[in-house]
Amino acid sequence: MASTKRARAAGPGLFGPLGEPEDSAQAREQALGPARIAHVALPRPVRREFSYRVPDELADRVVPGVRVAVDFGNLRELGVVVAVGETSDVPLAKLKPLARLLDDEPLLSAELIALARWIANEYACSWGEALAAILPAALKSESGHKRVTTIRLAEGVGARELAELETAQPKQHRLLRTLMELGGAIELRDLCRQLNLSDAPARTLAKRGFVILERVEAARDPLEFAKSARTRPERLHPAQQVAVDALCAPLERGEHRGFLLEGVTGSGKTEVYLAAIERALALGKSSIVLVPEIALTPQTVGWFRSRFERVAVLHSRMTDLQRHDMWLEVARGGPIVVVGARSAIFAPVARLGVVVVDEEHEPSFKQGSTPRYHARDVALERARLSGAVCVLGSATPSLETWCAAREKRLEHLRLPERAGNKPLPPVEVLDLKSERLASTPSRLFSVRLIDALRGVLARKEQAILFLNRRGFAPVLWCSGCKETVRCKRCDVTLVFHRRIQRLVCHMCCDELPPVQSCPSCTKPNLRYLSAGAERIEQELGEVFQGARVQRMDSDTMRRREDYERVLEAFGNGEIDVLVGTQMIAKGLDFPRVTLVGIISADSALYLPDFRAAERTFQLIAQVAGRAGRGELAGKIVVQTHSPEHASIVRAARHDFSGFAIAEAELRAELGYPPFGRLLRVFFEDPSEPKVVQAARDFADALRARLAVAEPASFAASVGVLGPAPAPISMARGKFRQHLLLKAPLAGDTFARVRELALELVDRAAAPRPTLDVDPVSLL
DNA sequence: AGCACGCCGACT
DNA sequence: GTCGGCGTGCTC
Repeated sequence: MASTKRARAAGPGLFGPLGEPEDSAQAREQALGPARIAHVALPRPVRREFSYRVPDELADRVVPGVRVAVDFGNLRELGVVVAVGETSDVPLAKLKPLARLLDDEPLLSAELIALARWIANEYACSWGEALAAILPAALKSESGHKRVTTIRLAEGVGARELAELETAQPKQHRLLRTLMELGGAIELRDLCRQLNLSDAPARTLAKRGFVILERVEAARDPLEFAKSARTRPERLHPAQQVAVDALCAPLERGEHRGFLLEGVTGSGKTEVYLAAIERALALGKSSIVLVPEIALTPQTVGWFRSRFERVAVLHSRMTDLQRHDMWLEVARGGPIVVVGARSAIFAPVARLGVVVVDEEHEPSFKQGSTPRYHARDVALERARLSGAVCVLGSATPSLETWCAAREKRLEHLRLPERAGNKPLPPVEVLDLKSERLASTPSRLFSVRLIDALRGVLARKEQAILFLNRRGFAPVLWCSGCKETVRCKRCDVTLVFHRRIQRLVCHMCCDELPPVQSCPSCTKPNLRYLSAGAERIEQELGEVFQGARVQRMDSDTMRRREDYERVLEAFGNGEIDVLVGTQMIAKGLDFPRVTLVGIISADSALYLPDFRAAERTFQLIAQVAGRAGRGELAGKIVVQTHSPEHASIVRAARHDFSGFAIAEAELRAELGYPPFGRLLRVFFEDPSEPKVVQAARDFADALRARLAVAEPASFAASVGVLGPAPAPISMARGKFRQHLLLKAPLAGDTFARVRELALELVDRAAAPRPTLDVDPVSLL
């Protein structure tokens, strides 16, 4: 130590105060042996690591996986040490020392670091961005625990104040209204994110004295490992037992294996997961269960909580501090079962036994912002890295997973029957073009659907009606000039929401007071066309006077308690008809539901997306699964304008394999996934000419590079589609262009294309594109 | 991503 | 003459 200090002190003394001279490193090396250099990943979109000198006093504690604070440019950054060595590409003299070590023990295991590296490489992002997705927010700042600002309504503020803001201050008005609906205090950051606002309107409201902002120490609720009564495992039926045995064999040998567990709703997939997880726990191993965020209900969680002692639930409503505590608890503790959405795949469990991805076909497993990872694919990779078993479960597997099973890259397990041998409910497809329609203003109810509902009500049973659209009327149309009322900043129509009397842009969340006359021709000829869940609810109430109708969508279910309350009421028979969006498509299990109506099965069918048919099939199958779950026979009614469409015909017959085989053929022909991989190059900018130029330049450069690439067969196998305006050509005031690259699965073609694209992105001038590997949404 | 640096328009 | 717009390039 003493000699070190001398060597250090000598530098500045001899060569002046401006940083360490070049040969002090040499002097040091003579005294101490080679310098230790930490390679640090920083949470920035620069796809390389930065090297820092390790101060001698930290030498033995700086190991991969510890967090460090460093001086970067002229600011302080928190990074993760990903490697320690003796060399760097950068001249030693340029290296700054690590500023501070934050962890005594590595916070990230070698396994999670390896996973971050895989994500960075696979999804074309920086190592630091991948690590940032893995770490909970509270572990990403140097100080850790921070204070948060909460907002609540001031005493005595009510309708009068709200009315005051009505016209002149739309943003403040919306904020205040939401706050009044919510009651109580909420974290300002959360509220602003929800409403897509900056905090400026809130601050103005505070100045006016309408709301109160308060800096508080973020509440640290104790983690509850809810003690609920343990339920005993059900007796497994033979197909379940076969599946469980197949999962447990590699599990016991500590071998990685991937499985597809295919089984319709109610076939008992959950029991299979539970049995495998139980076996893992008996072996001292932990498990991770991923479910779509929307399916992360008390009911789902209950299955795991009632079966296992230590269940950690990671949900989106947790505070940063709760996540932080949970993360450390999971990292330190013994075997545990982690249940959560997408990001739960990063739970720092030590010995991983089983990873379950339930409803693996759900698009929500793909993250929409950097790092744009697909949790299903990350799950497979994580399981591979830790020698764990990975089960992908679905009634309607994604074509990717289904093909992987067909090609034996995954083992295909099937649960053919519904538990208790109940037949799947019959599906009646009604053609909206030829059916007699009830005379409701929306023209979205066929007489036959109304009759079926009447029967349900008469028999005191229950019904679920599904429509994948929020609001009252999705289109406001001028019969004079045939124009629709659109958002000024986005390429979408404004949706009328009746209860709040606002036209809402579902893209940017902007709201306007309803207009009386057409904005483009100024004539008062506007008509509300079609319907969303709000209008369906209202029309049902009018057709069936006295029926108890409840709507369930993200407008009415702002808080978790609302959701639980409505489900409870529905379970108790206090509601006759539940009308809703996505929110009711999954997981609900109510025995008295004998009718499920899909108001329009076409909503996903005509999207400009090669997965439109797949999505439609999945949607119908999923919603249909809500009927006939008890003793009573159920029935499904699907209304559509395309009764001949393959996805609807097959879904009506509950014929997934038939659909998958036909769809696979179409995809193979076009080279679309899963027979090829896509890379989307996405550009956006407030200036249309600029964004068009940027996309064109990129495409030209790419084509030029492909033209000279060796071998010629490589370039020939790559498809370059575009550039073209994205289907939503403008959002939030930015014009959007994209380019779609298509490469065959075989060999390293895709990797080469990705590499080439990455290189061109680095060299591109603004606006620079973002890359989306294996995109799920092409809008 | 930040942030600094540098080069062209409208102001004291 | 300068303040300041944002286009370009770098960060160990």
